[in-house]
Amino acid sequence: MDPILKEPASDHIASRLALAVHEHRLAPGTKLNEDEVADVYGVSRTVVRAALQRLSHDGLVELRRNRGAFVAQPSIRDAREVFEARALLEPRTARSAAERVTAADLAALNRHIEEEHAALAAGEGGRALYLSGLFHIEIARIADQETIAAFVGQLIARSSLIIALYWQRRTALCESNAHHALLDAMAARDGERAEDLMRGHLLDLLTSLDLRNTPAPARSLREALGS
Amino acid sequence: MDPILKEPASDHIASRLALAVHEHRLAPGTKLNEDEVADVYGVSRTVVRAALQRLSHDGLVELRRNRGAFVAQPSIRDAREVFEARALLEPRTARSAAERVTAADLAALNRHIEEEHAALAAGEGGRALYLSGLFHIEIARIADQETIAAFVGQLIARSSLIIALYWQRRTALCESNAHHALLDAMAARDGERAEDLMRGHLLDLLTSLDLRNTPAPARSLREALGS
DNA sequence: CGACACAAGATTGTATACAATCTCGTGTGC
DNA sequence: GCACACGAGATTGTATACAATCTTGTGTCG
Repeated sequence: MDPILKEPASDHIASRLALAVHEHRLAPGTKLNEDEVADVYGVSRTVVRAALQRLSHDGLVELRRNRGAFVAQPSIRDAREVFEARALLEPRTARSAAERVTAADLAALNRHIEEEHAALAAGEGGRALYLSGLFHIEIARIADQETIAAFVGQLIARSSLIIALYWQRRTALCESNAHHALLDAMAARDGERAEDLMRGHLLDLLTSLDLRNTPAPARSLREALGS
Repeated sequence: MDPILKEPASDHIASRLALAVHEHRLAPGTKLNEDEVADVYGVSRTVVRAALQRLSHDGLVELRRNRGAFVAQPSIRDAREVFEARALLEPRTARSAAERVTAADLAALNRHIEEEHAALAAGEGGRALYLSGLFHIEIARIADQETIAAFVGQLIARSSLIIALYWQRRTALCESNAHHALLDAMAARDGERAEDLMRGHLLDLLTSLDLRNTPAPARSLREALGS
């Protein structure tokens, strides 16, 4: 892919796999056979193992000793925990971001939202979801908090899995509006409004999930599909 | 070490190295040669690499392509970011913990504080610091938030490095008192007080650091000492 | 005398081979 | 007919070997 800019190789594969999960091309519970993945990407098991280990640390993959790697299946409890963490981190960070956002940042966020719209319009729901996650990470970056941005990144990744498992289709395109409102608040440098909007946005997301009694979808079937 | 309870091997080494960093036996900037570490623990480079990769993800180790692994040297900026993240996560979590703490939890925390005192009295400052970090993680666990506990764990690890780099010796044993006050608030199920105490505790920690103009300590010298 | 170029040594990145463990189908006994 | 035990196949865990890259010391040129 990038023959000139040498990239860490295992990171490349980790990104590819992560993207597949984000775009819901890899379903939760899918088994990730090392030989298979190695063959697909034309590398050895060594780098695949490194990539899987990294994804495991991000919560995207569950590693079971002598059993292999599976795309994680967050439990209802996990889902609540993830959104609890996001509720602690993101609203305040959105406030900071609004207080120090630059014109260039605003332009970038604007482009981002447009891409999101385009993907949604093109029926690429998976890609739209992925971009929607990136939006949240961008905000943490604008707040100049790389550490928090990294955490938000992990939480977004798990949120993607959670949405794949527990999303109830009722409400369709809540994202775009919420993100647009956030952008407005940031453009006005209104930190307090940005914080409130983010809090509400996360709450909307959480309540749009069906976390009552979902027994994790049949694994074996999904495994069969995945292989 | 544990011949009966089979543990993941690379995790074991990661823990050993992490402990060494926590207890300030491995100084920031120290180079971690793969062959050397492999020889010390009597395993192959394969598991050492896995361990180093994990530690890198936790922010304890910096991995530079074709250069090797070094114990991380958080910058002043990193230090501020870490404490910013802790300020967002820990106070609210302390409140939750206080609201749902059980008698068994309180007893465990009490024992923990006693160990901390004992280590401090025995002149084992490193171990005391390590236990002090564990205390914070325990609180997140009591709040029943494994996800947040994992984040706090990463932040504690980096905090240990930050303290090693930027701690100014003025104030000596602030920890014990602060933790004791927190325990009291939790025993009284006073969530609001626990939250305030934690916020103050973190602020104390941050202000006890000298984050003005420290140019990261000479790396080359430490490398020489480390090898 | 200083600076640059080059080569030998050392270190990391990757692939392959072997060992340990698990899965699952088959067979036997009850 | 059902349950349990066993073994072949498959998969992961670990070690070793080789390739690519960097470091460092030496030598030569300006």
